[in-house]
Amino acid sequence: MEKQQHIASLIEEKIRSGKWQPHDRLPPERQLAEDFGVSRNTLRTALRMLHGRGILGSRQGSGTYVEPASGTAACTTRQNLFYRLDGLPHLLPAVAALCAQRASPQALLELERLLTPVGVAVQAGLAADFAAAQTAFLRGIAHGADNPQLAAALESLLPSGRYFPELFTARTEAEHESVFACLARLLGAVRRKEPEPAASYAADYIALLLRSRRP
Amino acid sequence: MEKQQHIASLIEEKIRSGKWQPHDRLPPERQLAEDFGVSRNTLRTALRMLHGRGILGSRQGSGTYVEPASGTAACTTRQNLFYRLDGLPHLLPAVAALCAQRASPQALLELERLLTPVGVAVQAGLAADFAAAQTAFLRGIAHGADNPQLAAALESLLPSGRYFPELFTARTEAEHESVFACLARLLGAVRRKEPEPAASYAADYIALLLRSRRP
DNA sequence: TTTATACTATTGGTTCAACCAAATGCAGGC
DNA sequence: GCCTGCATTTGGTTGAACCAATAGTATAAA
Repeated sequence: MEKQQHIASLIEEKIRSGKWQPHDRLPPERQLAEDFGVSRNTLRTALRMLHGRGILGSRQGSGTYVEPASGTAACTTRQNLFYRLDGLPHLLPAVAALCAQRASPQALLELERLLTPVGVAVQAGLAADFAAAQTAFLRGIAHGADNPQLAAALESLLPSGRYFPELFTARTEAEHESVFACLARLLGAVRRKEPEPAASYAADYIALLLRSRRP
Repeated sequence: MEKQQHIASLIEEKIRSGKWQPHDRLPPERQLAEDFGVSRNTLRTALRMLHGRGILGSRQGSGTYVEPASGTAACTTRQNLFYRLDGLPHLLPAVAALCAQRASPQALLELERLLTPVGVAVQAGLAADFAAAQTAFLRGIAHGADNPQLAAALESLLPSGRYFPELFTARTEAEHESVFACLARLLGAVRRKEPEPAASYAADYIALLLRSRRP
């Protein structure tokens, strides 16, 4: 079941697609409930979820409105987003720098643990494992940055599930090696709490991926 | 009335104070409703608001839990403020640089149009307008960068709707002036297609905000 | 005609009582 | 000791009814 979650994403989609725009007033709750074929109570729980995210606002006696700041951009969820090559080069260094500033000791340990499989996959020559290990490591970086908003944004750019693992597989053995080395340097900068080098290594890493990526 | 909002903030406070910690299971809805002296339905709408913000999660038949990633730090408005503050210094310059590279003629015109209200608000001394005009201009920058993911990431760091407009209001008249001047320089760099100066001015701008922000 | 007031319909907010569905825990049987 | 099956717990959903704030309209006064 879980209708409330489903209804919330349906409404979110209407806003993201521009059908309902900022400042627009939504149809009355009673009618929305009927349109979606759900009870008014359930419809309301869905509205409250979007309310909690600042996407919707309500005024008793007036109506429910799309918040001014909550247009297409604000309603992005990871399942709705497509992978974009030019997002990572800017976002990852920012996240890496933040991670270097704020990573907790536990997060650092976790990162150490996550880097190992990358090296193992390089040695074994397993492309799929290599890609999976990299994305896991990047998620660890995001976790270390301890910022839910940035983590969500980065997550939306990473290959999710079966989508685009090939973006993280290089062409040659040597390139695999240098990708691993670059991530290792990144981790070193994070461990030494050096934001700028961390951002720089992150940028190098992305540049490497883009250069060696299969066409 | 508006009980739901009140209950949500009460629960939020319990998490912020550490009474309920990440991975903890909250008391059953029926009992919580009684404790707060409110109907179960209203209690549920409050839970959904926090659910929408990623602070709580529910499993049917099991219970309602404080999300691991959204512990003490993530759930409080004050801490969200910090998240925004330390996310922007990294992200905005990156977006500005991209905007300088890629802004279309139309986007440039739009930016000109968006900068004017900032200056007007400074002259008029209207803090609320000043904050709104700045965030609108920043959204324009994100739009000019022509990258939905980065726009979404930046959007998540901006004051959305009723949240945190005070972030963008400085303390003194002179600071208002210099904030405006900085944005004007940023727009100039964007217009001249100079990514590095644009990033630099963006960084200056954020630094200004952080220095002059009300405590 | 214009303005002010009162009323009514609309719309979100709250409550209640009942039932459904998934997960949990315990008792009994192997 | 382990597994099965049932009863309990707990979140999910429904429908109806009523409260409270707003908005629009009709009416009355200037």
